[in-house]
Amino acid sequence: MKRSNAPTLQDIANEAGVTAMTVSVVLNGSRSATRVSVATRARIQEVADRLRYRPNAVARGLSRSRMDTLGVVAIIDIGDVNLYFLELLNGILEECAIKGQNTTVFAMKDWTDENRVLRFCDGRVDGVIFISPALTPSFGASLQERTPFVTIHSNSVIPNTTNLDIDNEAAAHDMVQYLIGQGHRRIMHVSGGTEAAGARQRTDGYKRALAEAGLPFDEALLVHSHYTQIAGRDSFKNALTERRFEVFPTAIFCANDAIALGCMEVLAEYGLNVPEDISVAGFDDTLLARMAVPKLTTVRQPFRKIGIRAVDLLLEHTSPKNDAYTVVAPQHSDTAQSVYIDYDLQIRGSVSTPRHISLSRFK
Amino acid sequence: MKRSNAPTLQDIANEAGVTAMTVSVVLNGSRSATRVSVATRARIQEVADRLRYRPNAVARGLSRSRMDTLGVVAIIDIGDVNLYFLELLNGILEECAIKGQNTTVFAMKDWTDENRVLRFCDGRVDGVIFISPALTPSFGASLQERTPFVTIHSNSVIPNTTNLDIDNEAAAHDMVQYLIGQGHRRIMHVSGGTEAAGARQRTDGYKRALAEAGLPFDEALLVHSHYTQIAGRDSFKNALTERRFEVFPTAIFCANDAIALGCMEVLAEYGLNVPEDISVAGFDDTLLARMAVPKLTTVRQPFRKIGIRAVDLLLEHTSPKNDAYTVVAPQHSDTAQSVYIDYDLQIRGSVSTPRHISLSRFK
DNA sequence: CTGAAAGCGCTTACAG
DNA sequence: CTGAAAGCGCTTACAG
Repeated sequence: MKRSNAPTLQDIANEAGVTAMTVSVVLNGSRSATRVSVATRARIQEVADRLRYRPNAVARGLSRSRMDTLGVVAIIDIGDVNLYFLELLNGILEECAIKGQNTTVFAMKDWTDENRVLRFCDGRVDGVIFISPALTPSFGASLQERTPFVTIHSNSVIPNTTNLDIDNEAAAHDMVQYLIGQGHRRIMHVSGGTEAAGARQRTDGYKRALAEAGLPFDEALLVHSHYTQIAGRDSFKNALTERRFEVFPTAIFCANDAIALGCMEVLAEYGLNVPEDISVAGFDDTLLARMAVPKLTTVRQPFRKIGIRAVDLLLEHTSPKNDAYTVVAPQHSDTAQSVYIDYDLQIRGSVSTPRHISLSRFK
Repeated sequence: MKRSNAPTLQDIANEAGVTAMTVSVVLNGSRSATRVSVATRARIQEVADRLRYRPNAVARGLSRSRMDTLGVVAIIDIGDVNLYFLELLNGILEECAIKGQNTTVFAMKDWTDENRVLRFCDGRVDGVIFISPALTPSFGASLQERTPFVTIHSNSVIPNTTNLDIDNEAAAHDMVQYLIGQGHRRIMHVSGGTEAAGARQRTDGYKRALAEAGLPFDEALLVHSHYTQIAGRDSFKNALTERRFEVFPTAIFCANDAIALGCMEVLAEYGLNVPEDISVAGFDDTLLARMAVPKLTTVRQPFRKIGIRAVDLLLEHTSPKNDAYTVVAPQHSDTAQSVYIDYDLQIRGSVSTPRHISLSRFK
């Protein structure tokens, strides 16, 4: 059943008095069309232009088993503006466009719905980029039989898989070291929780920096939260009211910018000024950090660059020779291969040297 | 050439000792599979599970000429965080997921590359949503022969096409009326330029509100800019330095939130406080408005809802009966049909009653 | 209840 | 230089 008024190869072929194959070679052929005479080529081209022929990507995809499209799978928080996702997506879209790839986005509610994930890997994408996934290693393994993929900020180690990240431990360490260098001795850490791998690593970096400086790790200064402004605000507030500090921290190292903003809300409530009364450092350098008042000292993750690299790496794994399902295992090892992207510290107004704070208002 | 290790209908059929058609009916059939005996069905299901069969979406798409995916085409400003796009996309992704559709995003640099637009409409998407497009009517018409589409915030009128928007003129009018109600008489308008249709409509609304209140329209109080923070900042600053105001405005109505933030930067430079010295109102209610200090009084556009509605409307135009290319013309008229989504004013801290400002610092 | 056949619109060996 | 044929993995009438 011909179901569309869109002209097909066959239509062109009929008009031009050649075979569909010849038209295919001339119009869409990867191999040069030199095998076809100039005259025939011109005639075919003329007909194609007149009929406004456009190859059908689906038919082409079926026969080449390659759709020239990459999938992006991420948790999209309904009701939350996910700047992290947006900035990553920008990089991905940009690079996909350059590489002639389309980009299909799949929104998940959470990572437990493995069937939903599998449904994406149904031939319509040549590979997929998972953003902050929490995939079980066994599921990851079975996924590999279906489609090549790379992960960004993965929360689990999946053998034979490439993960893109920054060195969270080192970055957190550097930031805390910087705070110590500014004279801070009591540094609170509001973490991103104990689930997310990156959050744990940031906490590790915090601890290492303290240890290296000979500062004791004080359990009371570690607050576990989640990567959102609301969670940061609430966790921090609870900590302040429940842990009746003898000596108040002079700085807070937050596991991301959103948490930092949440803490700043609470500090404002208490009438504490940043950074005069207390310093605050974030992590990520999203738009939030630049919008904050004062601007946030933070660890910059180059999201756009990470997105670009993810596309490039995935494209390497995506076989050029018609086999969308064969995973090209990274040469390096038989375990997860983490590719570290460079990060740097953005020193801005939210951190200064410490000063003593009266604790009376918390008693 | 069988190019993949992924099992096909044929593989299942062989193992189960039936025909591929039967498997198709049982596993993927739209018509109920009651035509197949319970025993056969069970056997097929068992084999499919064991082999982890997943239908190939591309093959299915080719034969049904429907990919169950919608395209989103937008300008993605490299280097700019486009909150407007993100919030719209969130709504689109959400609704697509609910309706069982995939979402493919196409990033454009600008709207002049019509060929690039056409390349998206190559059968891989069943319809497309254009975000803030500037398409010529003639191109729009030829596009309709290829694929159903709807537009959001379109900058041109394309016959027989559905456009989603808020009533920009009315919304701007309402906001300016509110400012007047607060006692403002000299209200500056920093517009989004004269190109974008929405920006022109907002300017119209501004003028109407003035006229209705019997206030003169003062050319010196109209500043044309663009929809970005930087443009807003620069345009406003130039206006201040070049137009040596006799009487300074007491309020600024900005064509969007980003412009408002730009203006607030300049005001801060001059040491003017918002809203004590001068009131500022925005438009859109993106994250920017809520992050601003003070929080921005603005017109709220329900972006998520607009995205959802766009998907629903497009799906109506996307024929259920296998004809992805036939455009179902809206019944209503032979011209563009604008669907207006409700808006409302968000009254926050950036607007108060006016007070006299000393102009000495600008002389 | 189940099957044989044609078709979706392309591409890719294989011939000549 | 050009063509006839088979195939990609599904679905959809049409039969029986």
